[in-house]
Amino acid sequence: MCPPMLGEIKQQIAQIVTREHSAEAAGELSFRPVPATATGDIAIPVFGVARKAGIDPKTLASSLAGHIRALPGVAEVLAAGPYVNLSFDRAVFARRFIADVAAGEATALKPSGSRVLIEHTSINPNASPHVGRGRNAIIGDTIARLHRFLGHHTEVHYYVNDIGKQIALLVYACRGHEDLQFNDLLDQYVAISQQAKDDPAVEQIAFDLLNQFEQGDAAVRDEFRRVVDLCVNGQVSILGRLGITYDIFDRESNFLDDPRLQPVIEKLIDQGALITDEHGRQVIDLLQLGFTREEGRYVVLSRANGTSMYVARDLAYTIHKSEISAAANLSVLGEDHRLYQEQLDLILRWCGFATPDVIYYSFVLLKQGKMSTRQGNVVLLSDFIDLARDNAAARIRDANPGLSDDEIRELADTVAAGAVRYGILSVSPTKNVIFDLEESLRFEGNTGPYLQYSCTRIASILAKHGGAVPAVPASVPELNASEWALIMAMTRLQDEVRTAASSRNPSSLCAYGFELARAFNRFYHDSDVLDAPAAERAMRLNICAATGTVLSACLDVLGMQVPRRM
RNA sequence: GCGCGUGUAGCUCAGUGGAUAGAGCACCCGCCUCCUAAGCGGGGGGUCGCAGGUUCAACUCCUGCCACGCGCACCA
Repeated sequence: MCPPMLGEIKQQIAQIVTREHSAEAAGELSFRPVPATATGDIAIPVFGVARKAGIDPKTLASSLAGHIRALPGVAEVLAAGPYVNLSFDRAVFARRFIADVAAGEATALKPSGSRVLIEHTSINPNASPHVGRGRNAIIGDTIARLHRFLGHHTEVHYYVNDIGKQIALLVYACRGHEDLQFNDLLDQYVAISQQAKDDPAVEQIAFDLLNQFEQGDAAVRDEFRRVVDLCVNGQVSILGRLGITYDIFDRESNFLDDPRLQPVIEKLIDQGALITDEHGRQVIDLLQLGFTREEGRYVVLSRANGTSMYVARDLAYTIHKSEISAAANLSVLGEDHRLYQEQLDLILRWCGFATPDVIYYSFVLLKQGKMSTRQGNVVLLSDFIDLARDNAAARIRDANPGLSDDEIRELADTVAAGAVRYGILSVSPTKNVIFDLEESLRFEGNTGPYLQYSCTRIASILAKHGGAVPAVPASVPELNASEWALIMAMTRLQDEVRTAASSRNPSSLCAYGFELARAFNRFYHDSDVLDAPAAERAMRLNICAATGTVLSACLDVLGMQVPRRM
């Protein structure tokens, strides 16, 4: 739940409602921030409770306020119409919260024992990824981090599409270029795709290669493997610059002729849903499984030439994932996969298998329109990171004249990664985004570097202080508005992570991180730390240390690192 | 055509049925002899795509329309 102090008070309020009304009424309790027009630290709208209790909301609010007033740690309670607004005893609350943070109670949760499986990225191994592909990886990696924060054992899978027509074409294109580097592959891929479009003979070569692969030709398999590995290693190393990592790489070719597909095929045949058409293709007719539309009714399992389609392997792979997953089975897919996934889900559910919960994300568009690899109007993720790094390096050099080039480069990498991740994460996945390079390279205001900058300010104060942070004074000095607002902001981290995880949308956590950093910067502006009188100085050093802990935990969940200096 | 997604300030975006819809950027005005100005404070700027409906209460839920995006059998 929330940090202990806050959690205890909420729990006691729930007990009061249960005692005075019913457990059912207590279930309607909710807590929200108090709007700027009212005073207090937490607001309780009582509409739901009042409905269950059969009492007028205003009457309920004032009676509830009377009971809450007696709770320890609560300083003031006001019934404002149908709302109850309460204020905490700041000194008691602050002392307790700071102790909780130091004990690790306000940041990452203890192991839950649940297991979470998430598949993300899974880009075709054909070229350097553009920023749209990066969106998948960044969202997936962050959702994995959200679950790890919540204490779940989280396993990240990357499905490597190492077989298929596109890959066969690329393998063919790479023949005779044994010294090919990762960065050359994009050009090769674009060229061969065009050739295959113009010349059926080229396409036929790809199909022949596929056939040989599926028949188990060892030399062909080695050839595919070399090209695919070159690709995947290149892609993963670019994604690694953003702190993205994977636990397991599942190769699509391992799911060729998977025996687990047999029962599915048999069930489909029994249902009359699997037909072999006049061209010799194996086609599933989803209408036989309850599908209601004409569009997307048919799913082709294998080509007339006998080679299997992606969906055949994917059915087996999805069955595999459902067998090894426990509490949650997640996957991140582009919105163009929506119908495809609906088809897959229908088939598998009809056969009694669990299907993954999918997080869809929309495409990244350019001002000029869609990104298209073939037309060359793409922004490559690696180029984008490079620009962000150069931008950051220039500013770090200005602000820190004594640093070596190596140090600057390392710091700039951290800031660039933070800027890129935050820029993508702060927008809801379902939203189409228009990528504006200039806008994305901005480091002021609501951006990743703003959050990182706040951390370096904290680190700088603690470094100048030197040594251990003193104990919280026996008599806590009165807290000013920005000190208190900062402490209240800090208490929200765990709830914010939980919300982001359950909605599968990290953007709200970005907003929280920004609010927390802003609360710190207001505190920083309003209150001297090192030059303050002893008691205030001790208190503020503790507030700084706690903010450092909470804010960096938040950044960690977002996959951002804290630079030592900026 | 059918299905799914998205329309909130000039621009980019938050907003989980509840109090007067919020940020950032841009624009205007202030603040560095002071712990990092990638900062802080203030100002102007909104028929929440349009029209109905449900509700004590709708940006939020429902219906219709419009605009944009994505998809609709041998790509993955």
